[in-house]
Amino acid sequence: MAKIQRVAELAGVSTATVSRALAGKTSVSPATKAKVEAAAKELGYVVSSAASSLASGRTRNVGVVLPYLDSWFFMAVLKGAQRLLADAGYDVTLYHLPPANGLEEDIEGAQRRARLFDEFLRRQRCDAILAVNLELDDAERATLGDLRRPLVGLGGPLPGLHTLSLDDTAVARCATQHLLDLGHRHIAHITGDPDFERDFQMPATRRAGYEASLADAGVESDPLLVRHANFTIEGGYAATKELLTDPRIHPTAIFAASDEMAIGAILAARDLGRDVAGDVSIIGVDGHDLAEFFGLTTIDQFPERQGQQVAQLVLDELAGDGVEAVDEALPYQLVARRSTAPLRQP
Amino acid sequence: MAKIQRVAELAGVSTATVSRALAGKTSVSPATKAKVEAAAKELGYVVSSAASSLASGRTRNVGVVLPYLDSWFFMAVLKGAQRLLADAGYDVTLYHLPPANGLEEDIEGAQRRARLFDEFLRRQRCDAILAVNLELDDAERATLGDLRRPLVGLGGPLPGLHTLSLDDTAVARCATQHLLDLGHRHIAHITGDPDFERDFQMPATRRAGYEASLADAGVESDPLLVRHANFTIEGGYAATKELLTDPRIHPTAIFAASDEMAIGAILAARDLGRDVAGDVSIIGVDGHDLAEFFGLTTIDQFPERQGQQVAQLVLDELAGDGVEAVDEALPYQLVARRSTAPLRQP
DNA sequence: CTGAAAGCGCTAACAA
DNA sequence: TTGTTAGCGCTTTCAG
Repeated sequence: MAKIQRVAELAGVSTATVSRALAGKTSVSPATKAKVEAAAKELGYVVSSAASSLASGRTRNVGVVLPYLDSWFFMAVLKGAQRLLADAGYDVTLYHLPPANGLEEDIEGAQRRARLFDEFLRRQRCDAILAVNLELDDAERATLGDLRRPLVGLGGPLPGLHTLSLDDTAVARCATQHLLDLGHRHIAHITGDPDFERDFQMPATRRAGYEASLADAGVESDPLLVRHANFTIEGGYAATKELLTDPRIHPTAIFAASDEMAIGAILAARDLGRDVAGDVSIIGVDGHDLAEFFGLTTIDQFPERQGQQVAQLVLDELAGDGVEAVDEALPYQLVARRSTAPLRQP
Repeated sequence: MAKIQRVAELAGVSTATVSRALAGKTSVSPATKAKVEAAAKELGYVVSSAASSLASGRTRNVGVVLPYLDSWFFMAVLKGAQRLLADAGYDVTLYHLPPANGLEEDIEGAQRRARLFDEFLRRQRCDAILAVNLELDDAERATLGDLRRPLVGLGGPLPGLHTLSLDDTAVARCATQHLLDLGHRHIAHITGDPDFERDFQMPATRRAGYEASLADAGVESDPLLVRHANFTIEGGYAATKELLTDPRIHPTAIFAASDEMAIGAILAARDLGRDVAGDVSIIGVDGHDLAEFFGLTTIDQFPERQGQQVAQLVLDELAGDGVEAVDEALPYQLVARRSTAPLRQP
């Protein structure tokens, strides 16, 4: 662990010059810069992050806050973000913040959450925070504001921070319209679990888009066609079994609010002996790795690219291109595969 | 961002005492400690990680190096490790190190890898490194040694570091024996892709366990019964379609080296109209979240618990319980479900 | 048990 | 363009 002093001696310059040369500052002559770089390389010198941070106030580290570490979607986002940040020389420190479930019993979860805001995020280890699908209460919002660091969000809008988000209403409309265009009128919807996502807007927004789209098409909506699941394959499977066996309803198409639930729906339909697409069309949202494998029609939201985009936003803000707090819309795209087909005429 | 000086003033003590009190050192009177804590709380004081690190040499941060960010298994490990470390007050900095694929073309990947070892891991941001399924060349090994920090591995053995690993031979024997015990004699195996995992021992080890188990039972092994896939559902699906349609062989059971491949196998068998368990028994390895859903018999290796265990090992080493570099065996357990059954008598 | 003071290794004014 | 110097905020001897 050579220090800057030794590099300076070897290069025959002052430590200040070494610091400047290695930081890529302009005010160093090419010759000096080369000498310094050679010396640093020879000694295997790498700047100490703690010393550099303390002196400069910059850490070269970005905190990424995620609600789930075991979900395909968030890992895709993380992968995209981490790669872009690493290429820019930033480390990524990972914080796991499960959504507050509001249960009295979950004191451990509440303590972890409080500690994240009171301690971990406040010890100035990060130059910026990248928060994915964060839901904040007022105190938490205040804490983050006190940090006086760039805060960027994916999946917002979050008041006061610059966010990138998907227009969930439009996405749901797009999915529903695809089914309507195929002639379906009895369209079911699998959404989130209201008990588990009290402050999480996305499921409700997608459901609203679904209902608005039906209304626009003059199709009456039926509460029996809407089922709740928990964004997992198992959840989608169970909900679909209910939908397809309830004698009161006869859905010919299902719009699931996520690809994992849609995959569960495909498996349930198969298990019931229904022909996917032939008997029941199924569409999801996300652009899951397995969508192609299951022939699943989906609204792709390019999660890994979202991670890259939001990481780029972080870098922009750190570079001082201080954009004001706005909410930008992310792209999405219908990808039609084998799980949806025109309504079979009776 | 109050500093220690203000806390000292408010508490009426010196900064040294504040530091000691907040670090939980013994040599502080209870009364003083209470005063300091009250002052810190009132001011919302949190120690600056950079200043503390520089002065003490400890960062309260652990680096976790993972080969894949989009695989269920590694995320389960990460989740377990991150939770334990966070509860101990440590931040987790995430490094993504895809396995070296040895392709000449992949210069970007090689550069990222080199930069991780030459720059990211050397700037002293971490008190310890936790490496999962790492394969190192000699230079990389030397770099890590130079760090003079605890290095702990999951999935080894890695020469020179303390590792926790699964006995892959025993696991494969256990899976194969389960099928043998059920009366199966034509047992196929789905393993990794040799081109893609040149230095990755696990698939070959599991295959060796499979073959040893067959040999012990006096069952002749047939190269046609071994297929290569890439540890994904799609890969397991394709391999199984081959296995079940090749007229030269008639497997009645399949041992897949991972649950994801085993799930692909189940789906392939279904698509071919075969009855899982009835016509073909299928067993995997991992203990995947979805194993229960698919009724998959598996050798559970408790990945999330592995993450916790290896994190605990890191904490032990940081606490100075410097165990020497050894390789400890991790527990595993056969979980029998609906995907395996006794051989149907012809 | 507590305080004074000397750094930890680097960066950023300010001078030259 | 380069060197000098004064910190960055904290921890840790060493005294007391």
